[in-house]
Amino acid sequence: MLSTFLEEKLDPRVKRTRSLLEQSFMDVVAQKGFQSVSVQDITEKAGVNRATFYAHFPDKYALLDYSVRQGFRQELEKRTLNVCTFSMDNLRALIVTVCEFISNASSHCNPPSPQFESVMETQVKAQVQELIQNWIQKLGTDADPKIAATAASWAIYGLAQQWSHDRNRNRPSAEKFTDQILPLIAGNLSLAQRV
Amino acid sequence: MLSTFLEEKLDPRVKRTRSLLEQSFMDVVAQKGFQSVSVQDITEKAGVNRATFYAHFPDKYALLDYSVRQGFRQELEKRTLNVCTFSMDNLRALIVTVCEFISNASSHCNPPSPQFESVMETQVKAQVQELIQNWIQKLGTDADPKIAATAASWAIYGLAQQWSHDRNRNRPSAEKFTDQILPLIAGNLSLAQRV
DNA sequence: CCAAATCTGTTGGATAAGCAACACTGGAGC
DNA sequence: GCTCCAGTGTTGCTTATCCAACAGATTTGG
Repeated sequence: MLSTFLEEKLDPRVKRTRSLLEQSFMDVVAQKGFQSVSVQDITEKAGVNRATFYAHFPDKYALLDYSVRQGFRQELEKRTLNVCTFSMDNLRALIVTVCEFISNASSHCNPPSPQFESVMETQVKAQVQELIQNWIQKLGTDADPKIAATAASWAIYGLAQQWSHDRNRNRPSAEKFTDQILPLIAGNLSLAQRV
Repeated sequence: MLSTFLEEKLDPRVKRTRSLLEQSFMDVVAQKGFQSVSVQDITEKAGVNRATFYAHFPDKYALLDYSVRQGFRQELEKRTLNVCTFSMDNLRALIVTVCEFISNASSHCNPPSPQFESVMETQVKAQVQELIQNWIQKLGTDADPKIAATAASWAIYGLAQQWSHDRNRNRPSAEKFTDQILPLIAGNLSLAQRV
């Protein structure tokens, strides 16, 4: 369940403040790009005191981390991928989710920033890996969960990124692309032998 | 300017809480109607503590008052009617605003409640009267501002309410109706002699 | 280059919001 | 009638947020 339960029983004020900061952050990054955004911009738009910002995040990079992590987690929860077992359909849904998330996010930050992309990659890969590792462990096959999950998460992210960067006018849809690479990824899951 | 400046320099937390309660109130009233809505319903949906509710409003009737007052005030501000002088166009805009506000609001509360309608009438009439009185005073004519404003505000509200209750399939639009009654109301403003 | 302006983190004290508990009321169902 | 339950206001105490002020870093532009 991807440790979602950690932030369930939180003070309503805390939830509210973080949510306000996150939303404001998204908006203002979409306007000015990540680099040129200041903490003041964020807090001002959010209607939150600047001191309060620092009570939650050390700096804007930490908020970027948090926002990306939350954003992707919510996408997983929307499709209930955080509470399910392995199946081809779920794997397909996961890959499509990654494709669309990358595609939306990178078009959302103007100008695009290496910081932004790096955090995206780290956070998304980590969650995909955790999820897949969970799937494999519950299957109880003889595949090594850690190795298989690592390989799969890297492959998925790499392919999804390449797809999202593809500016070709007849780039396939996320679904079509996913169907194309699905066997390859599925192979990663079953072929990793325990050492 | 209709004493809008009173709530400009307010603690952000207060603004936030009231806004959350107001929004939640609107939503939940639209679902269940005013009578059957409880304070708990409102605070729960708003994510605000019940004790906090009572720190702002004595009961749900006070919140109804506040919401209607704020709602209508915002409509006036949208059209900058709160910071303008008298003109036929502004008077027309004011009447249209009242018509549309009543029409939207009453369709918004299911089932319709006499409490609701009564508060609507009180709050809207009071603000319309204040605004018109202000217009007349700045004109410096020999009309008695208080008398003229009272007559006009009552007439406007009464006509607007009648119009909004009209279920006839060829009921005129708010604009057409306003043009129809505009001379009558304008007469109220100039014909009230000072005693 | 320097100066002015802007942004960053951080602090102490004030204040709003949260929480759990309480006694009370009014209605629903037995 | 009665109990039971759900909602109402209220309270004392805890915690999060606000605010103004600060020194230092970074940027702007003359």
